[in-house]
Amino acid sequence: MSDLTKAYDPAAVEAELYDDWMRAGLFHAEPDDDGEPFSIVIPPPNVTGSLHVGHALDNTIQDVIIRRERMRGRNAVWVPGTDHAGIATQNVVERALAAEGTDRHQLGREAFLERVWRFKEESGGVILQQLTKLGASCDWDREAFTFDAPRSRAVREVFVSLYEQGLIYRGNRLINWCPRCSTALSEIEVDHEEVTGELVRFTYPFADREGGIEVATTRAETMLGDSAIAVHPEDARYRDHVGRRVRHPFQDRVFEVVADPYVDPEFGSGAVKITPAHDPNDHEIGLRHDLDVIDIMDDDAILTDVVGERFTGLDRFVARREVKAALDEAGLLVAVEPHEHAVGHCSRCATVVEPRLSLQWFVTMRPLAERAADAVRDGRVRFVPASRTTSFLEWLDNLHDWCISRQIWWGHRIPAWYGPDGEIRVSREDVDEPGWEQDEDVLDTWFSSQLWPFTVFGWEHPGSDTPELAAWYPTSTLVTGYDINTFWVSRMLMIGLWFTDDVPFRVVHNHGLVRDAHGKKMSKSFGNVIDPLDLVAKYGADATRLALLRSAAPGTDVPLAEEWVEGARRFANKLWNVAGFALANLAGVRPGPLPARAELALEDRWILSRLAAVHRDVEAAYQGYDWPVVTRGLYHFVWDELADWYLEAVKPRIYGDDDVAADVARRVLAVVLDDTLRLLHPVMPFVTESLWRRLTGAGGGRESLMVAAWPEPREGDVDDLSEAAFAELRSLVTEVNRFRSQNHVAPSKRFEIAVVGDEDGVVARHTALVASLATLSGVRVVDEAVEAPGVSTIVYAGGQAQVDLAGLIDVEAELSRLDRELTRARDDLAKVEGKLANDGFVTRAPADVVERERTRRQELGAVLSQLEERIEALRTLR
RNA sequence: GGGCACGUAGCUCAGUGGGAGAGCGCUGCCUUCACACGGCAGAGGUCAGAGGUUCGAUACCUCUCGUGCCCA
Repeated sequence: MSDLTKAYDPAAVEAELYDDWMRAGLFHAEPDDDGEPFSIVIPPPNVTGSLHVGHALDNTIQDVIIRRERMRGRNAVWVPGTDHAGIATQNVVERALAAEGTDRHQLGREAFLERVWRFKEESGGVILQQLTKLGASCDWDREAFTFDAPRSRAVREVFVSLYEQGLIYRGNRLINWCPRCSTALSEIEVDHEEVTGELVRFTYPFADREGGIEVATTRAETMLGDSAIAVHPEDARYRDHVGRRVRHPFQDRVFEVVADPYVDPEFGSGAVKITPAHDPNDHEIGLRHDLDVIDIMDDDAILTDVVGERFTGLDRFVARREVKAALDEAGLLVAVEPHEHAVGHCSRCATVVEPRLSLQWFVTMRPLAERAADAVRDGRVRFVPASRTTSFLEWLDNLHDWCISRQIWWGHRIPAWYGPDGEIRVSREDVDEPGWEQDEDVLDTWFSSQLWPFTVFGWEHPGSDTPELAAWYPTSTLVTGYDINTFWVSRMLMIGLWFTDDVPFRVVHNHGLVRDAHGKKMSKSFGNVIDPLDLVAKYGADATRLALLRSAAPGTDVPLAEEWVEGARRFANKLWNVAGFALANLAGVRPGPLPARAELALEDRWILSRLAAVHRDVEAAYQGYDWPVVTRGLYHFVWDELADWYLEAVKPRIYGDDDVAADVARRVLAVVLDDTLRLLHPVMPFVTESLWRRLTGAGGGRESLMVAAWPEPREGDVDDLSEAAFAELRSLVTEVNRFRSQNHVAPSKRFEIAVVGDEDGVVARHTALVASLATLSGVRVVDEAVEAPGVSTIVYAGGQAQVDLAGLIDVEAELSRLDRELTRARDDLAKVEGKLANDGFVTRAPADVVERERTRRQELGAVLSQLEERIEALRTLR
C-alpha cells in the first residue's frame, strides 16, 4: 500500500483502468448470465460524427445507470453502435468529391457507394472510440450499425411487411424538398426559424370588370403558380366576390375566387392567393376546390417554362425580386412591408426548403400512432420527467403520413421494382427480370434507426427469437435529449409495438441540451463550443462527468462552463486526499464488519447516520433520474461532512495512545470510505476504482469496484440523537472559529474556553474532541457564567462558553461586532413577537409550530440579555 | 395565433405553506503534519410586479410585465 501522490492525476490512471476493465470482460454480458436482465441501447451517433458535449452528457447518464445496475447484480448490457446517417454522411463524401473536382454522378452509383463505405471504415466510428475516454462501459462485442447486413435485412422485412399491410404507399404529394441536397425531407427534418422577410401586397385584377382583389405573400414568386384566391365564407367584404374570376397578370390564365374557412379574415387583406403546388395549406384548399396544381420549379428550385418567358430559368430567390419588379411595372404592387415569419430550413444543410409536389413513398401513421399513444397513456412507457408526456401525445395525435423516400444513394435502397408496363413489385427477394428496374431512392435513415432497440438483439423478422431478445427486450431505459422525442423516440415506439407487440423501452429519460454558462446554445460561429475531449484531457473523465451531471436536472437544459469542470476536478482531488489520509492511517485495516454500536464514538455514530441519510437520498434521486440531487448529495457528504468534520474528529483517536479506540476509528473509517467509493463509482468510475483497489487490496481484473456490490442501506445507522449531539459540538467549534476570525485571533493560537453546563452535557462529555477540533488548549466545564470585565461569552446552539480576553483581542472591534449582533437579534425577536401577538397565529397554527416560536422567543430573549451584558462588560475595559 | 415552461445572491441554478440555499465569482485571515486542486471566516437577495386565498406566501390562485421552447 503505497502513499498516494499529493494531487490526483487522472491521466495516470484512466487509460490503464479502462484497459483493465476491458481485458477482464467486465463490460460484456451474455443473455444467460446471472441476474435480472437490464438493458440500454445507445442512441446511435452519426457514423461521421465526433463527440460533442451533448453526446458526453447523454452517454455519461447511460453509463451511470448501467454501472449502478451492474453493481446491483443485474445482468446489465449497454449496446453501442452507430447510425449510417444518410444525408449527413453523403454530404460529407460529396464535399470531398467536390474538392477533387468531381461528383457522385460522374462516379456512378456503385463507385460512389464504395467510396462512402471506405470513408466509413476509415473514419467512421471515431466517436465510439472517443466514448471510451469518458469511461463508457459499453458492451463493445455487441457493436451494431444501422446499415450492416442484419440491420439491412430487418429494414427490408419491415418495409415489405408494411407494404403488404397497406401501410406503405407511393403517392404524388406535397413534401419538403431540399434543393441543395436534392431530396425529399420529412416534416421533422425541417427546422423552422424566425426570420424577418417581407410581406408583398399586390392586386389581382378581375377578369371581366374594373378593379381587383388584394392579396399578400412572403414568397412573391409563388404567384406564378397560383390557381385561386380564397376568402373566408363569412367575410362580408368579399361575399360578392366569391365565384368571380381574376386574371393572372403575367400568364394567359384566369382563375376563381373561392370561399374556404381556412382563411383568416384578420390577416392582411383577408384574401389569400392559393398555390396548391407549393404550400401545404394551399394544397389542402386545392384538393377541396379541385384547383389546378401548377408546379413551377425543377429539382434545383429553378423556375421552369410553365411560368412564362420572363421568369423561366430564374432561381426562386431571383424570381422573387423579378416578380416584385414586374408587379410594380404593371401597377399592381400595393406595398412591401417587413414581416416576421418562420421559414423552414433543411436540418442538414440549412438551405430554405421548398414545399413541392413529388412522387414519393409514405408510411400511413395513424394506426401506428394510436398504439403508441395507448402505450404512453396506460403507462407501459413512462417519460421522465413526466412533463414531456403531454406534448408527446399531442404530437402523436396530429401525425401526418411520413415521407420515407430520399433521393440519395447512401442508405437502404427501396425494395420496389417497376415493370415494363408500370407494375410495381415490392419484394423480399430482388427482382431480376428483364425490363424491371429497382427504385433509385433510399429510405430515410430514421426508418432503420426506429428498429434499433430490437435489431441490435438480432431481430430480423416477426417471430425472431434470439436469447438476447428474450433477455433484454424490451430495453429498460432510453436516454435521449427531448429534442429527438419526435424524430426517433416516437418512431421506435410505434414500430416496436407494431412488430414486436411490446414497447421498445419502459422508461424514456429526457435530458436537456448542453448550453454555455449563460444558457446560450453552443455554436461554432459564436465561439462558445466546449469540446468534451479537451475537458477530459485537462480535468479528467470523472470531473467532466460530474460537472455535466451536477447541472443535468431531468428535462431542463444543462449549462456548462469550464470553471465548473475545474470545480469538479477539485472534488476528485478532495476525495483523493481523503482516501490518502485514510490509507496512510488505517494501519492495514480493511473494510469489514462495523464495531459493535457500544464501541462507537459519537463522531462514528454521527458519520454513519449521515452516510445512511445520504444513501437514502441518493437512492430516491436515482428513482427520479435526478442527477443534480444524486451528485450534490455525495459531493456535500464527502466534502462538508467526511472531509471537514469526520477526518478531523477521528484524528485524536488515530494519533492517540489508546489502541482499542484507534482500531474502532479505523474500522469505521474504512467502512465509510468503502461505501462512499461504491456510491460514487457510477458517477466517477476512475478515481473511485483506483482508490478502492488500494483500500481493499483488490487486484484488478475481475476484482473490481465495477462489479462490487452496491451498498445496502443500514437503517440501524440512522441516529438522530447522535446527529443532534454532534451538531452541538460543530456549532461550538464554528462559534469559536468565528470568535477567532472576528477578533483577529490567529487560528494556531491556543487558548482555553469555559463551557457553561453540567458534567453530563454533550460538550462536557467531549471536551478533548472539542479542544482538538477548535485548536484549544483546554475546555473546562463550569456551573455558571462569570460576569467579569474582560470575559467574552460565545453563544452556540446548545449553550454558551466563555473566553478570557486578556491578551487575546481588540476591544473596539469586538464592541462593534456585538453591536451588529444585537441589532440582528432584536430584529429576529421583533418578528417572532409579531407572530405570537397575532391571535390568528396562536389559535390556528399547529401547536408544535406555535410552541417552536415560543421557544424561540425565549431563546432570543436570553441571547439579547447576554449580548447586552457583554457589551456592558467590555465597555468597562476601555 | 395555440400549447408548455420559466423569472430566487454578480453569474448559473436548487428549494420549501412557518427561522432565505448551492456551485462559481468576490472580501479578509491562515505555508494548522490528507489536500493551497487547501482551511477558517465574511459581504451580497423588498425570492419580477400587482392583487387574492391563508393566522402566515418566495412557495397556492388570478392578472400584468419579461424570457425561452414546441406547434400552427
